[in-house]
Amino acid sequence: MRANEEVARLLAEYADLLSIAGQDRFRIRAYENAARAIRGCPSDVSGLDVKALTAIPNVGKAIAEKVCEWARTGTITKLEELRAQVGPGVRDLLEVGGLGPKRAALVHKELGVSSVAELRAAAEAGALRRLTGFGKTIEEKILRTLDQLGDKAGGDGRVHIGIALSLAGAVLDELRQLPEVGDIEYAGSLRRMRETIGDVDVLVASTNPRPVMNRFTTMAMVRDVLAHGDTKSSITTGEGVQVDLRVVEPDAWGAALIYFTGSKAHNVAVRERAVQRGLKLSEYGLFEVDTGTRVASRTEEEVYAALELQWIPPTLREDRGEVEAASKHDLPDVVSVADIKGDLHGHTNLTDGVASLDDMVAAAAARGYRYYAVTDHAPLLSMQRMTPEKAVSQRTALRRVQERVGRRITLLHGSELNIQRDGSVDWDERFLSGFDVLVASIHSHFDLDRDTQTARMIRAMEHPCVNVIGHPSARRQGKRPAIDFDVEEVCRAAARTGTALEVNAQPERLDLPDELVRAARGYGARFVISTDAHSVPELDNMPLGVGTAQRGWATAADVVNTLPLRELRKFLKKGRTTAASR
DNA sequence: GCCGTTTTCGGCCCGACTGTTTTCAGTCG
Repeated sequence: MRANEEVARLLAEYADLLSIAGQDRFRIRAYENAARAIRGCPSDVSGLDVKALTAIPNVGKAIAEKVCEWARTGTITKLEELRAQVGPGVRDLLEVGGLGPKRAALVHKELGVSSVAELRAAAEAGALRRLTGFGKTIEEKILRTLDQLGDKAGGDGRVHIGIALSLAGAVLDELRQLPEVGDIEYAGSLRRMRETIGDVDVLVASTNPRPVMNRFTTMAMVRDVLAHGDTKSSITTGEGVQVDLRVVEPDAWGAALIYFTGSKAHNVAVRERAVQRGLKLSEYGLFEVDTGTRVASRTEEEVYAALELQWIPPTLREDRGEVEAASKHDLPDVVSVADIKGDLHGHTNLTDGVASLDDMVAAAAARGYRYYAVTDHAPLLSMQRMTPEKAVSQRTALRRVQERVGRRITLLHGSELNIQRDGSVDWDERFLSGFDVLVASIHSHFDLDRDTQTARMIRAMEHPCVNVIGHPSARRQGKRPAIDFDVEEVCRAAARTGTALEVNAQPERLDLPDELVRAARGYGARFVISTDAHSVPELDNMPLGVGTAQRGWATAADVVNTLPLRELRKFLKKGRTTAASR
């Protein structure tokens, strides 16, 4: 649903620009709400008229007309005007933690700052602290944030994997229509499921590349054509993402796919192994050095096998020991999407989701899950206005839905609790014992020192009812760095207390990050892979979480939501005083 | 800008925290 994503992004941008322009905050919120509603809308908004669009909650006449204008012309006049008024690059400043619309506008107005790079220069020159409302502390905090985020917030063109994945899907869909296209796959860091993607690489097998290249360079999404050749072409899209297309002969498919999937370091390691055997590996195949004879190239399996290696899943190809493991047939049997039996973290419109309980359950059931947990926010995240009465009433509603859907899927009632500064969570133990599953997450106090943060997380895990620590590092890519905590201590406590660590599949989060999954696994921790879905389409993010877990070498045995229901229930019971309710 | 109706205007999620200020604005979730 690329149109929905695109429209949602434009509306969110509109909201940001309104906020920088100092407009009415309720109007701003209306655009934010509409953006979320459209992102979560199950039908393609580019085909809807004003009447159908206004049927979407939080979309009224004014926004519906903007969406129609976009579908008709590809632009929104009002948005263009606002962009011109606010100034280029100012919106990027919002990505820097500690800078909101007011300070961004002030920095632009007083210092002429229009980019993250200029912001850094201004901060380093000590110019920020002289502005009203700023001070030495804020200036230092901004500098620290910029350092920690590295180039990611600097607009270096890397996008998070969710955006790249949907873009790659659109390219594949379009090229697949051509009769000249045989095998087709995206490769590069996207296939390896890295959390951010520099450019999208697409590989096609074809004996007749020219029509493929012609279609590729004339797709509707193309902004610029950077190169247009017989085997290789590059474009940039309207969003500024570069897409490279490479066409190879069908016979070279496997070798080419290894080559274009990378990583570079992995390829070097594999090629060295070839050299040791008197072989040479390139994108065209594996050849004997002496005779030039091609010994393997058709499939990845064939090429790896000719080098006496197990086939290596793309998510492991980072030169982190996978080649050696593959040579000993000792690769982990990494968890796959098919292993996942249910999703244990998701929201409804009772708090900040956009879909109803009925819709979320139906969508989860349609994905073939054996169990599904509804975990709306708890009261201490006060914006969500949760109450015990609402939670209990949702539980009743859930039981009713359960009766209707029958036994094909088991519904679990849960909540996402808030870990307070001292490690305590919402509600008392007696009330918490009534839930089937509890996720506890950090939503505040990100700047505590390591010891305090570690102690806080451990106390949460020691709670007899807390089953999962949600998005444990609390990072948001390009926005906020991970909190500081002692990974070993936290992971050992997780193992000791029977608390799982979440691998949150939201593309902005992917948290735990892959390297922490790998570390945690070493300390005996177990995981839950969850979408944290706030809408029906977000349930489809599960593969991103699975990919992240794979990058951390996690197997199905490491992941709690691969368990059959009966065993899952044993895990979830933890220290509850009453049996988990049915 | 959206919504709901005790409709056609008035309310819209709210509290904590931080650093600035000297009573509060800005940011965050």
